[in-house]
Amino acid sequence: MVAVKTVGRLSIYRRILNRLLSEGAKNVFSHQLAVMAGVTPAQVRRDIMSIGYSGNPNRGYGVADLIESIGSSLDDPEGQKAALVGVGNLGRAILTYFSGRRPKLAIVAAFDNDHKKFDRVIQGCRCYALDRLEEIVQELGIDIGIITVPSGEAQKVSNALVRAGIKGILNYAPVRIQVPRNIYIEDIDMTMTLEKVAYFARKK
Amino acid sequence: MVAVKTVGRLSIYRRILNRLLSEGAKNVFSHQLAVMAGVTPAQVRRDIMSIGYSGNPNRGYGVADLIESIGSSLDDPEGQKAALVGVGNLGRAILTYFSGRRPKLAIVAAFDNDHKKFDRVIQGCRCYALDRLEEIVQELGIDIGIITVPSGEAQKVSNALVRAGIKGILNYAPVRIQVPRNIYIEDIDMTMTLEKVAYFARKK
DNA sequence: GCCTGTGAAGCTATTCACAGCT
DNA sequence: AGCTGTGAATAGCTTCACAGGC
Repeated sequence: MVAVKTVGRLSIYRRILNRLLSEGAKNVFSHQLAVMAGVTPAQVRRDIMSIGYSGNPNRGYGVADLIESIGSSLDDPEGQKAALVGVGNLGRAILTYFSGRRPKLAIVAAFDNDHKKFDRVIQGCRCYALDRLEEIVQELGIDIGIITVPSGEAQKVSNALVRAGIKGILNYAPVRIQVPRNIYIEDIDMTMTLEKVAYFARKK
Repeated sequence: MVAVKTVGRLSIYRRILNRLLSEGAKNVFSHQLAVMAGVTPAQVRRDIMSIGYSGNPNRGYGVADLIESIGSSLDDPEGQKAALVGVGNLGRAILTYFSGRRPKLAIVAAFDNDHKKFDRVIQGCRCYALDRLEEIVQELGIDIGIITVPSGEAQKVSNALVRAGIKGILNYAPVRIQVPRNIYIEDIDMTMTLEKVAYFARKK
């Protein structure tokens, strides 16, 4: 199993590589990827090593092959499905950002408790009533939940997701959610991050 | 100067403490804060130590005092101002999330190049034409920029922010931006994070 | 000559574990 | 008895530096 931080960087490399591919690049050196990803060349080589891919000392890494190789490490060959809970501005932003971006990973259902949103299709993703969450998550075989509801509802939504059998949660609500240890959870705390930037903008 | 990760956690502790304060709590132990923040008690104590605050072995930490102490480490006494560039769904979500949350840190201007948005006030924040960015950032004394424009425009926007004298950038566009070394930059890469969750949802 | 792959070194961050206090 | 504060130990992550290959 690849380390958490390495997975993050591999995802970034892949995005860069896809752009390079579309620009017609055949090969790339670790120092070039490093600049584009904002890391050191040694870091790039280590990360690529960790998925067992090998470059060529003369030509660097094959762009297409490396994309392929990252895919076979990161992606589920069957594809994975995510559900988004909370169709506010942030939820819609995520649906827009993400729609059709990655073939092996799609947000296939959205949930909200505002009945004006029910059955509407936003960015190719249908919106359901929140109380149908467990039913639909199981029916569609979804295993990732994205929480974009207000803080006060986050734990309740998380519990429902876990009951429905989800395995990973991406939480945008600014509270720590308690989940069983076998669930992977990642928090994106936008307020905290802005405060961090403010602090270092001052101190640097 | 406090370490990057510590600043992040202090911001989280503060949010928890504010909630505790509003619930009438007077004191709190490191192990209680630890559970609520999702870290270890030793971590909490180290972080608090790093800002020079001291608790009491009998009563733990004073809630109000600790909030005060975190504030005097993290906040600029004069207050700091931020500008948001790109008033799409994500931009609006951030304005909503953040409006009036922290007295010492406010988003005071938004920029977009859609003229239908000019002069509209969104969550108490006025929207200006993108080409007035440098002028207004300087006029208002803004020193933090939040980038929520599409990838293709992010570097250009970042350059304008830097020219205008900004000191820190929070970047939501999924590209690494090149900035001078004296600018602090933090990236929030939502696609990358979702891919991380997807990976560990599978592997755990 | 300039690259990759990688053992070893170096750093940073976290946790242990316990003295000291109340 | 149960907490905080903290030196020391540990774990995790990144970079160095160089052998080996083209």
